[in-house]
Amino acid sequence: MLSLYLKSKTDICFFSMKGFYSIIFNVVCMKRIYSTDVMELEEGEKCKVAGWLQEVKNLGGIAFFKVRDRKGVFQVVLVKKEIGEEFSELVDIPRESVVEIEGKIQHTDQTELGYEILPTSVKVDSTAGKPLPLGVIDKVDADMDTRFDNRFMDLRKEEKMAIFQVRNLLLRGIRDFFHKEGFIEVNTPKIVAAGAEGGATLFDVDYYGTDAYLAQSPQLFKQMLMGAGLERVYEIAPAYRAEDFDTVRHTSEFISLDFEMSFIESSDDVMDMTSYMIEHSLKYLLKNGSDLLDKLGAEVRVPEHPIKKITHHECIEILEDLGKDWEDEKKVDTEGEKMLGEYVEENYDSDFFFITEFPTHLKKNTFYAMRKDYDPSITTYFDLEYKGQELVSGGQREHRYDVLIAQMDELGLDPDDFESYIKTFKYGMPPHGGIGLGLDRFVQQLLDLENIREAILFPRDTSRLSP
RNA sequence: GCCCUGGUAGUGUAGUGGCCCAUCAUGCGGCCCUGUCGAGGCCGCGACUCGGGUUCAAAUCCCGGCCGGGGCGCCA
Repeated sequence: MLSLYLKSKTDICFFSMKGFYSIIFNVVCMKRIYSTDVMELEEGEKCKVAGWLQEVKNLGGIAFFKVRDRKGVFQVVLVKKEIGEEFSELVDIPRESVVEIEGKIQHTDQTELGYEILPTSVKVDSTAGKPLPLGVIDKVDADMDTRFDNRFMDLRKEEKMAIFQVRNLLLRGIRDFFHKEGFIEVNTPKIVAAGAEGGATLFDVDYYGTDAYLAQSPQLFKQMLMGAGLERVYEIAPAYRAEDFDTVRHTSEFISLDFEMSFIESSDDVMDMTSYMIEHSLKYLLKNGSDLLDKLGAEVRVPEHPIKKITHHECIEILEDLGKDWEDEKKVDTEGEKMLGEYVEENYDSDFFFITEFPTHLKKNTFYAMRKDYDPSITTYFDLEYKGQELVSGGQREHRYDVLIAQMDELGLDPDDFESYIKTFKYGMPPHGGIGLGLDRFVQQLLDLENIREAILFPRDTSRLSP
């Protein structure tokens, strides 16, 4: 009753119900659907699905394919006495090969999904080699290094792919927020002549024979756009830091989410905007990605507005009360951040808090930071902490030309090296401020990932340049 | 940059001087099995990061290289 055909030379297996299919012309008469849509079909309905052959379970007279596409896994049933001699060839297809399968839907309580596909044709698009460099569903773990050496294979795992689906939704929520708030998305150069901060963390670039660098931050460009009158801008783009860090929260290339806004009254306006942005993007994620968050076992808590603000000075006092010792200067260090994160969680039931009024000497490289008029030893700068880790830095910028030049002098910076930037401040600059947020860190903390590299498709660090 | 720590089959591991031509799992190969869901049964395959040293004897101890993991400073 079944007639079977095989084009073995072209690596294509093809068999069909008599009269149903044209082998000679290889007619494809059905549109592919996703695994998750198959269950909507009627008993006996024809469908075409495609994906990676995750697993072959051969029981002798009957075999099962587990085929994965980007939405899930479906099962294909192969009955030997119906398929005939091609059976042995089909069950021999290496796992992780890409296959296209046409067949009929069959509802059954004999499988967990409640439905399966009886194939009328199986086509192998691409045969996977053996052994796999990394198992997709193997019952053994793999080291991070092995996984990132084979990232394409690693990302086939449902729980790894889900991280980037969450990241996508988070980004959409962020863009949705900025759109509603009247910000425009901009792009600034990543090859630059000077850095916004110290020179030690700059990557060198040979720019047609001239020394250039990869941008550490879009900071100076954002400010120039304030001078241009765009008033509200944001950018989501890579930033580069050539620091010799080897931690779970640093990479050499990261995605920086920056916004800048004009006509603010104080840094409180910037903190409010940051706070609303976090709130909106997390709500957007919860609304559209709850299934993904469940899959990842992540519980997302949206902060109540306004997010708690604690001055740097108060942080020191709290840490002293908690019994912290400092060897040198009293400031919020990595240990202090973690302690404060727990303190805020316990006392204010929040994952987020601002550290405000950073002392000027702790922001010494930040020549563009505005200081408090009543006490120049304190800046308007703040950090936003998320689960005990720094996520955001920002504040009000110094928009007064004379003051800005004086602050550059203090640091020994030559304004002539920043000519095109400085010029902006001479011809009408509104009061303004903004932030930089580490997007990869946001995803890391959101999903409680142990290492920031998990939140990046192809991470760059001190030792990894490939893939 | 400083400190700690690791490198054993394709993958993940056990093994602190002789009991190791190296354990277990997974994978791969072969055979059996018509309802698997981490299928099961039987058989097989496959590894000590590199170089030097100590020792009668080194996966194991020492030195160096290469490659990882973590912490700190710093930072997003």
